[in-house]
Amino acid sequence: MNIFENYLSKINKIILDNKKILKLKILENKDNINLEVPPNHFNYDLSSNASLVLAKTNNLNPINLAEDIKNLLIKKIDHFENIDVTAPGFLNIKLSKDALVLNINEILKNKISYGSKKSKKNYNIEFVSANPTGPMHVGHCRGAVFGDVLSNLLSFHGNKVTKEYYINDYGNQIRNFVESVYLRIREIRFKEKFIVKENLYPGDYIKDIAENIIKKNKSLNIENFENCFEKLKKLSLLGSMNLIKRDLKKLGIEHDNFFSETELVKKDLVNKTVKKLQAKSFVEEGYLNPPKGEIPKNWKKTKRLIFKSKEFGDDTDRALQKNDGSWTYFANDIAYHFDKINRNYDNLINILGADHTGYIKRITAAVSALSNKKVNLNCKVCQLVKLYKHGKPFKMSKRAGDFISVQDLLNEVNKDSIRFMMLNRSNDVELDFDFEKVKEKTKDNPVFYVQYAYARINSITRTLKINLDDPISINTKTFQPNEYEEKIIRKIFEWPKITESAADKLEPHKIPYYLYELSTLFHAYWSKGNEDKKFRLIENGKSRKKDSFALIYLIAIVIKNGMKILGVSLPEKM
RNA sequence: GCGUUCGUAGCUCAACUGGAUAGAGCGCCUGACUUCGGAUCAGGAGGUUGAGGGUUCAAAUCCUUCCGGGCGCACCA
Repeated sequence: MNIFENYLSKINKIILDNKKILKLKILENKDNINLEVPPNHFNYDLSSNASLVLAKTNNLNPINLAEDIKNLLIKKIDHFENIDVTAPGFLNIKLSKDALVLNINEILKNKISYGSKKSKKNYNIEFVSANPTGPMHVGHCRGAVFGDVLSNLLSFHGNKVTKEYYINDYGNQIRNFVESVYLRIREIRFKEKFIVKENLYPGDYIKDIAENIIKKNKSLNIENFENCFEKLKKLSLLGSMNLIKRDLKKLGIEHDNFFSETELVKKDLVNKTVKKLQAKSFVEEGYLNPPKGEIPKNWKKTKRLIFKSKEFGDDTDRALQKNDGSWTYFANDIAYHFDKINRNYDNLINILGADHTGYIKRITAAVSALSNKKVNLNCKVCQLVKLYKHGKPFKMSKRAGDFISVQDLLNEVNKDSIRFMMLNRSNDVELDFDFEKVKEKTKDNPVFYVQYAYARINSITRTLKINLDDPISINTKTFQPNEYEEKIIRKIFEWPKITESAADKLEPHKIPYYLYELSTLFHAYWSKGNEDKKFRLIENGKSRKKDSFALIYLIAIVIKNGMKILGVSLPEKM
């Protein structure tokens, strides 16, 4: 249930049914009519731009038209107690007490499903997909949380969501990784010195993986790298994926499906996919021009298969084959996405790091080509996370081996804070993450602030010896909200709008923002009680006003729903 | 050079994707509470939304030209 949608459809119908009376001829742009939350300083529940949208195209005065619409609405919708027309032609609506009570009781009944809509789409969301050459670092963390919460959000609305991880366990960098493990094993077994070369991974975790392999595979023959490569690759990847899965688990993230690039190659999916593209003549044999600007060192102009991604909005066509005729990373990735398409998802979502921005056009082009533009691939980019501690920035660099890992982070900060803070910014903006701030138990720390609101509510229920699961409702006869409660009610009504737009626009950051604002209203109300007994919720160990308690109950419901989507815990006592 | 993204209060960011007087937090100033209804609350100062031009009843938001920052620009992954 969304009261805005609810009443908007009623308003629309009334306007349509009475277009002659309203002297409306042109209604083409009526979809632009909306029903919104009025700005704070207006004391109304709903606000509509209906007159502004229709006046211009019908050559009418917006104020007069608004007055006409107002009269109709007042007559036809008994939930509207009062409507005022405000310049330049907004309709500001106040709901009747009956309407408030009805809507509130509906929420009290729905509880955990409040804010969700019945959507039935099938989503695949690929996220993290960190290279399996080592543990996760902080940079991965943001995309990981983002993807996970987005999944929660889409599931909350009733969609089916597959959380997927693409393992890039193929190609040169894996070779380098395996070689690094190999050399570490030799170091341990034969006391050979590990010499850091350009492409090798120097990190200590490689030693751990090596040691683990030795422990569990005593008979492994490591005389010759090429001979034991396949076996060692398998073992090394197991080691690094375990590290990654361990980190993910600690962050509260679990994927439904891990898709291996090596498997994809083994199953010959790339050939099949390229053939499919060839059949549609989106592939040609030819030469590519060197990129403009700086020309890469090893540039060679040779004949190869090329995907005509330009036809789908990319800046240039893209190579499917390398110099030696083997497939490029891109070719494999196309095959992977073709596999996703064949698994019949309505929507594909990829969560990428900022360094992959340039990749978006070509992969969406490929998905369009392979699905006849039927399947929509939506790529969301998470910008960098900048770590701070006492105002001093941390450097991260995976190659140097001195990166800040998720594990390091988790040693200092709990999962709840990480999850909340990673989303407390829009994804396309850089994020400053201050180690110290998120540990504070003050208003500076939004995680704490929201949790604390919930804990306070629970201190009431403890005193009253009631349970937040108990059924509760309010009554028109007694219901008399004070100014604080009015604000709270309006905020609560906004919740479905937030979850809906967060899901539609794939912007989960709206949720922490909203929860913070809701908590602010609660804390203000609570503090008023300290100042003025009239505003206290409890008197002599009993509920002072049942209806007031019901409103606090509403806050608990919404905070609970929101934090569940965020995957952040809610202690009842702090 | 090309692509992409961002530019909003001293700082970090929101703004229901075109709505009304652009909102929060931090910091600053003033006040309340004086400890489990605790870790807060109330108020104040602070803005030509990077600059110019355009579209619109209405622009931070759309178009355009600049300026500035990030990321990317392979046959790597």
